[in-house]
Amino acid sequence: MAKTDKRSSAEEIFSILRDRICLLDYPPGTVLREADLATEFSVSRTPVRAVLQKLAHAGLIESRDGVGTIVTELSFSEIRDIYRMRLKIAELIGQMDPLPFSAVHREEIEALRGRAVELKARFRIEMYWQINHDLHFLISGIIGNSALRQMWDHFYFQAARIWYQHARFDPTGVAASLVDELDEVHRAICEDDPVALGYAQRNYIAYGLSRLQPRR
Amino acid sequence: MAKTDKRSSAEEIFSILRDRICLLDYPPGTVLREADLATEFSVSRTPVRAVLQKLAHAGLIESRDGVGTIVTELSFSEIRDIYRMRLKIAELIGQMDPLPFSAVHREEIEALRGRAVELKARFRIEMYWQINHDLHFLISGIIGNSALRQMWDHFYFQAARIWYQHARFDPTGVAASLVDELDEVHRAICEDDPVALGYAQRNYIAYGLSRLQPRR
DNA sequence: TCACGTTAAGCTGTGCACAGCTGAATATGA
DNA sequence: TCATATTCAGCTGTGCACAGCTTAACGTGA
Repeated sequence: MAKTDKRSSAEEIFSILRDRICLLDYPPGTVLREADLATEFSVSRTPVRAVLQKLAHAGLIESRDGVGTIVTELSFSEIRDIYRMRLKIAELIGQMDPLPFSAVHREEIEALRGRAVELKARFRIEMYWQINHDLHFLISGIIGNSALRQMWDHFYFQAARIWYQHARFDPTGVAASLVDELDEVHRAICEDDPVALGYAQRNYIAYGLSRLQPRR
Repeated sequence: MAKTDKRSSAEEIFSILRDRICLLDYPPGTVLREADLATEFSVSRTPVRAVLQKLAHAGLIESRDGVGTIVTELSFSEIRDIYRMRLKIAELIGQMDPLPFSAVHREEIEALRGRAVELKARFRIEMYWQINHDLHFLISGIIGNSALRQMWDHFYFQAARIWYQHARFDPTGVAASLVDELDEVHRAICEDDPVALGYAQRNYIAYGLSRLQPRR
């Protein structure tokens, strides 16, 4: 949290804070102080507040007057609800006017697979995050229905924290699963079968759901 | 837009502005001036800005630096995308752990039906809005999956403007359709069949979709 | 007359000081 | 010792002045 002299734009600050929450640098319950964040990013509290309101809308934080701004603590039933919705949304990806695949898509998946194999050899949580991130936005870019794409992005960031928690317990397992997932996505793209792509996503979300356990 | 002396809370201001956009008091393209709104609600620009940011997240307005805050102009393809998503979401209402019906639900629907019949005799756009509003939140309260409910609410407010535009062209048609819809909802509740409730909603959204025409 | 550079008005974005709320530590009485 | 009242530190919410951006009107020269 070193103070950087360079001013950051609102969009940059948003991405940084969002990633910190998703990567559990700010675990649920963490209190974020607007003044501290303002100092860190060399801006006043005003733009920081705007970013925090955006994060609140994304369901990642919650502001309470006189208390502080707190990273959301999701209950087990809320997490399960989010996962079940993601299952349904994934099924729609291939059905709701998907955009055509291109050679670029195939090449990018192959590149991601290379990185995932590397991850299997030496696991780094940041790299796992980055590959998942790139894969997500690649698929997001294929979704033709703008409303569906909006939802797909929304719930991705809500769910991200959950499986990162799991990734810390079983890094080799999630790395291997990621390679498998990329292989299935690759096949769907080679076969030019967007429905298969959506169902592949559905399945890997289901695997994540099956690993969920009520905590505490 | 008379200036009221009483200070309004942020939540009140949000509801009021949201309703004005949905009811087309602020048609798409309208420029909202933060200073004017601040005067109207007897607050400073700061809380007004917070509300406008929330509306921007809801997809109803768009702020552009140096220009103004403009009510969103949805393209035909965006409208169609939203409707198609609502179709799919409606189908899920009865499938994703709906909450049990109660006698209160049935009575409220019967009350709404009475108001809808009254509306058929004398159409008032505000009354049409209020009945739809009440019906929406009644159904929203039956949705057991919190993520699904969140989406149902989100797209309801995005789509509202569209059919209000249509309601101005065919008031008697939409009033009659509303009574029919309430009858179907009533039957689903009497039969204790949440799946039927979801499909009834799906169908009436589909009727709305079929009436959509590319404009201009 | 027209093209283009300049200017000015008006908007949102930002910084900062202060009001108001909350929760916990502290003081006070029995 | 304990229950209760009170104070206070620290947070978010609000108000306001100013910076920075955008656009349209205006002026100027060819």
